[in-house]
Amino acid sequence: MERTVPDRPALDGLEEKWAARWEADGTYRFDRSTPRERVYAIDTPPLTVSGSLHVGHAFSFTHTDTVARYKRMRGFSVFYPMGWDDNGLATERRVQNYFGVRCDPSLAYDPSFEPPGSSGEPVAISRPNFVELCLRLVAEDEKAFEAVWRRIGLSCDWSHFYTTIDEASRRASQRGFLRLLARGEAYTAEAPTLWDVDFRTAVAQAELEDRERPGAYHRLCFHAADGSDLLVDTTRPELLPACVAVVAHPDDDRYARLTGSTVRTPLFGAEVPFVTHPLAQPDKGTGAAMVCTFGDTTDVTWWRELSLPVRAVVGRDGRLAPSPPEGLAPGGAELYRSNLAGLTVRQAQRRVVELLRDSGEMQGEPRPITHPVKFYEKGDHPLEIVTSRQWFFRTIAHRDELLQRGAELRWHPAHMRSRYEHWVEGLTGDWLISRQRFFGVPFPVWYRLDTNGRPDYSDPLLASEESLPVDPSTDAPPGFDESQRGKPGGFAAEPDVMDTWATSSLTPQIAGRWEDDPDLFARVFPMDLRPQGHDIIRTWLFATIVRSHLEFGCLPWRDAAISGWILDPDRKKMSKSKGNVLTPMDLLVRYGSDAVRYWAASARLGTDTAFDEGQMKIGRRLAIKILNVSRFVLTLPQGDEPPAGAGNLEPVDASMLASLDALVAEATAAFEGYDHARALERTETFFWSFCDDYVELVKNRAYGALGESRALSARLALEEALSALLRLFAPFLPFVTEESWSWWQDGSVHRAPWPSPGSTGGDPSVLHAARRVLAEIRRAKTEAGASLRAEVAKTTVSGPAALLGAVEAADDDLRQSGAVADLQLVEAGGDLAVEVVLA
RNA sequence: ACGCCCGUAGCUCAGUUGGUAGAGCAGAUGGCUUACAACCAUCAGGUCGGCGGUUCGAGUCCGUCCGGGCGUACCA
Repeated sequence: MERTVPDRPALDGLEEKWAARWEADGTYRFDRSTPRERVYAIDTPPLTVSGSLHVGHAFSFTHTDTVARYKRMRGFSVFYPMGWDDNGLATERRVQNYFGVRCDPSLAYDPSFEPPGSSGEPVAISRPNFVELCLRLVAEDEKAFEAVWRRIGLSCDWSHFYTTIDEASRRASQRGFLRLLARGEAYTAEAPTLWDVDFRTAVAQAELEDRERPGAYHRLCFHAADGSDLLVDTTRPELLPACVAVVAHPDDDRYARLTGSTVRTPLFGAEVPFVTHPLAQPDKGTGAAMVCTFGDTTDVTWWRELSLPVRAVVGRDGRLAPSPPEGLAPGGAELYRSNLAGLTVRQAQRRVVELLRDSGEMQGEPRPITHPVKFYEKGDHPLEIVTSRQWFFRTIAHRDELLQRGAELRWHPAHMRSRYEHWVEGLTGDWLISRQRFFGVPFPVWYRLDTNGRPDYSDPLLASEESLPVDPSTDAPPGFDESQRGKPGGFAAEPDVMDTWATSSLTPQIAGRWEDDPDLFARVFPMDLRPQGHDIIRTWLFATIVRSHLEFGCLPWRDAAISGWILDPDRKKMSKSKGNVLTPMDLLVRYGSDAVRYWAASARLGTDTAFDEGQMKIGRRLAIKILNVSRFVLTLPQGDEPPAGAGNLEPVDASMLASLDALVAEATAAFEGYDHARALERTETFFWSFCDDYVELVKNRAYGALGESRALSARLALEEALSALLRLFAPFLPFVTEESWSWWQDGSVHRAPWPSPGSTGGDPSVLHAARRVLAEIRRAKTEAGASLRAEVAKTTVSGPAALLGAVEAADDDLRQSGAVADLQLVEAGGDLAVEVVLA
């Protein structure tokens, strides 16, 4: 092949040039005729399209890309789709702010609606209008994401692109739901549920987070039947009207006399049973606790296990219900109506405290504390517990099987398995999948309405699999027509949508086109790799295992590669207010994509990593060095002789190639163990030594200073090493390696075979010894303040025979590179010693 | 409270079954050397968080404590 090497190679413009070429050539296209055993399938994380990309995204996706590129060079057909997770609350919230709207499902669709913009009071719009806006905004965001992914050189196959709201995803999600429902693994139930009062939706255990909040113990006086006071500490006095019992530990002698009796609540005068339960802790507060429906999850346990009634007071809007619950004394009910109805929880707490002070039923003042409170991770107010009808997937019944799946999975790094195990062991209930929201995959479910127009939830009407995806709010169920919607004897749609995890848990099924394309699915599922961050082990990873286990009885993938987080240089979260946030695109433009990838790939899996522009500068330097050394190797004067066989290589050249073989073996083993950072680090170390020592050593010979035959050996070795190094670097620095490869090779380096160790029979100790001597010569010159080109009158190397033999094998190269007039070898005991006399 | 990870040079980190502490950056000094001044060479930086133990020998293995991060649980 004709060589075309630019005079002044540079990084500028490589990204645009090669991204376009790869797209045009289909370099990364998945070959779906490949048999399963030659396919390597990756279950890509569909990023939440929230409108802003973070460097952390570029970080973890680069890790995955290095593996994809490695496997491709190993001859696998790599199935590397790309997707966006656009459905769900993140998008809804962004749409509300961006367009100045809010969704009101009771409104009718307005085909001519145009959003008002973000200023002013939000405009209420119909659900179909709202979904349209979601899709519009998501499309804009996705364009920006794709531009970054292309710029950073992700080798995904854009023809296998999906979003979690697209038609195929909705079909897969609804199909998966119907299959689990048919098998009894999905069910609907009315139950106390953790509830976000701002978003007005149920939330799942996986979406909780604890936050330390100020609170206060209030010591309340309940009244026992014998006229004595019973003191109870609570942090939530506003729930007093919801009190259904007082509980103490069965072994707590202080309260033994009360067990089985009733006590009367302060202010509201409800008669509630005094009960015992082992969860009550004698050392907390007074040892007696009030049970409310519902103040926390322990209340739910007590309520269920002690068969207590429900006296709900907090509504779905986070305010106290307009009417008092059953069971209050008449005066108490009136007190509730005139003082508490309609108040927020905070307002109600203040009012109840005032009332308690007035009635003398609070002992002392509230004692401030801070305590952990459960929040929805995206929410601003503490979660309440309200009773509502929800949909669930069964997980508790499968806990042991799910633990077993976690044990089968190969985790990288291995210790991430314990996070999964802790999560599964700590599950407290089945997986809650329904959300009272708008932009999500709807349940393919309707309910019959009885003659009074009331829905029958016990026997839902289901869509057929052939009809999927359906929207029950606009499609009629089988056997009905639209005119019967909402009419007695007709039907009503299930109003909820599925949580986004209920769909994204199917990414292997979605990307593999489960049931839509059985041939493809059989070639890619179960997949090989799940790459993701450690923060979503309890959500995405867990959920995907649940779905695969319940549907197929197997793991969805064999390996999980868990990336760490990106930290600010000062170990803190980056913040926009500090003005130090750089978008990935800024960095890609400033340092070049290969440089940013170098920084990302330098970090091992599972390790949180400091954002470090210094590393990007080093990566940029490495990329430039690759261009320059390529230019050197490829523009050496070409002789006339035909290529000699490997047996004719000079010992120094064979020695270098032997070390290269060891490097190839090491880098390969590192990649096989999902340790991309080690593969990069070893390759980089070898590369710099190759440039600084080997190239300097043989440079003059390669130019022909010792004759054409010996020059040829150097050139062959240099080219072989360059070829291997470009391929070893290709997974990390795809642009600069492709550029250099294109100067002298056909096809893409990313389709070239991964290097395999040759059999040059070289002795690594030759180059090793020569480097030591060369270093001593350099030191002597530097210490004399002389140029490295300065002449050396005499160099004497002394040492044991074996080492001297190695030096002798490189003696002409040492004379040339060191400008040494006289090189003497003297056998002696001990280690190698070098004496240098400058001219 | 329990579990997991981390603590090595000023900074970022290597250190694979125990065998004389490594690299890059930053710093100092010198050099325009026909691939590369966006370059090169040389130098100087460390009681490997503390204490104890096993061993001929511990950054590495065991125990314990301290500091940091995360996870799970608890939430009256």
